[in-house]
Amino acid sequence: MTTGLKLSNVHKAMLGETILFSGLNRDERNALLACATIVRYQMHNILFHQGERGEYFYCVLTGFARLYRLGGDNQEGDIRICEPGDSFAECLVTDGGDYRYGAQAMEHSILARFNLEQVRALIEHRPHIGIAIMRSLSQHLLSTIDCLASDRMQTAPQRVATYLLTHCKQEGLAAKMRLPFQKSLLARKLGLAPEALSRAFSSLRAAGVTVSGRSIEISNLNVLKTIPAITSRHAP
Amino acid sequence: MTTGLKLSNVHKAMLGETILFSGLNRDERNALLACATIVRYQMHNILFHQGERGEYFYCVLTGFARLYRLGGDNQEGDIRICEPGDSFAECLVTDGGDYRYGAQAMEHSILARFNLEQVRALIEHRPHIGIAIMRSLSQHLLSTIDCLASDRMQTAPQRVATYLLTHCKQEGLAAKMRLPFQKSLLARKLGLAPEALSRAFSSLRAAGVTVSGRSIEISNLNVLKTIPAITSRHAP
DNA sequence: GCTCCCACTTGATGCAGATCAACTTTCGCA
DNA sequence: TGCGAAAGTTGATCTGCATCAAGTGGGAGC
Repeated sequence: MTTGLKLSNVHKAMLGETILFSGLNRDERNALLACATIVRYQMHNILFHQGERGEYFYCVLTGFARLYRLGGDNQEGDIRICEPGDSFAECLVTDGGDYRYGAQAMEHSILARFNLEQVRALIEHRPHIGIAIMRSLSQHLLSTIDCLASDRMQTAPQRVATYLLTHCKQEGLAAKMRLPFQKSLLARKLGLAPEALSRAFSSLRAAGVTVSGRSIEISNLNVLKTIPAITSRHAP
Repeated sequence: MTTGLKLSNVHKAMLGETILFSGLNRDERNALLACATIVRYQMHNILFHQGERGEYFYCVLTGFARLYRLGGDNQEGDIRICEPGDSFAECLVTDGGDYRYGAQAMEHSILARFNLEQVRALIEHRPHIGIAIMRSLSQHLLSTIDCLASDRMQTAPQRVATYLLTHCKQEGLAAKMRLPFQKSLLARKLGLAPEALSRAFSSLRAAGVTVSGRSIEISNLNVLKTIPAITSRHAP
């Protein structure tokens, strides 16, 4: 890990595009940027451990960060895969406390790291910065709810179909996309074993989904939209 | 449903105990209370539907509210069971939009209902009220993460054991508790079918858990704490 | 172009929990 | 107190996914 570098203008520009900085004026942005430094991690480096004292929250600029919970048996359960633009651990801004999950870089990654204490002081008199963080928290809550709901209601092929539908580039009736990361990471994101993801992809072949490495082609989006019905329990 | 009543002093006192109102001074509390009215619902009444335009967020005073997502097949997946003191749908404060889940009263329930627009206007110049909502959002995010992690890592008996350990009243090595609601609602909360909850309870009998209606007795808390290990995949 | 390694795939098996069905208990209410 | 409906339990079966194990393929490096 490379620690505590100053933000370049490129980094500032990248942060400007994130949800966290949306709705802030120039002055507010600068105030929030002043709480941040840049850190870099190699593949598989740990950013922080679950239970550690929380000192920073993070925003991914490049690469990916995996958030995970520890269970008994030394098992780990993935909570979320953070992509460029995503922030995490802002939930500690209000009350501090320990990190409630671990975070690990899943590629060579560059992140902005915000000092919790400083941000906490900032929002005392800067309502818009607080609102920006609320917006970010709200979205994480909603996407975690999405995740929970799909875990509880959808089968593996349904979850994969949903992922494809929400991430592919449409081209008429067809579509294509390139996975931004390894399939094993997608499997973690969807709460599946890698084998289950592989089987889900092969079951989607019948729905016109062609997979080759990270490249995926979908012959007919409408067919893919029916997967939830086809695979569902009470199919005709 | 009974709609739009003024808050009595009792209601105000109850709200004062909630996380939402923690850390607010008298003036801020009154400002937030001014956005609220009291509503009552009968068992099984719908508070709002998923997809409906969001107009209010809620705080449970008495009774229980069930939040759920719609899936294909007319199935519903439970997201969260809200108890007295819990608030929900505050995630719409920042940006508005539609309710992302449905809400239903699971008993005769009394709730405070906050006008989103009014609260949105309030936090523009009242950082502490914004921070109070952030605190509430942070806690919901963390508890939803708990839920997701336990869905992904724990078996039914493990989840029940965890619920008991976090809700019982300790009495030396033993403990007891009374379920605040029907078992079928607990099953929903834990993401289980009612039958699975029933079987989980009977498997916990071996660990000294005695269930009689809503009354539960635990003969030895330390034994219950080992359930996660006993039931785990790689048991000896 | 060849090879090694790692990601991925495929097959076989086992288990947790959903579902369906039948039965028992509890509780609301007259 | 007793009735009826709802809630909960128990058993049998089925399904989806994890796990283990053995292959296959493709990209980085020589």
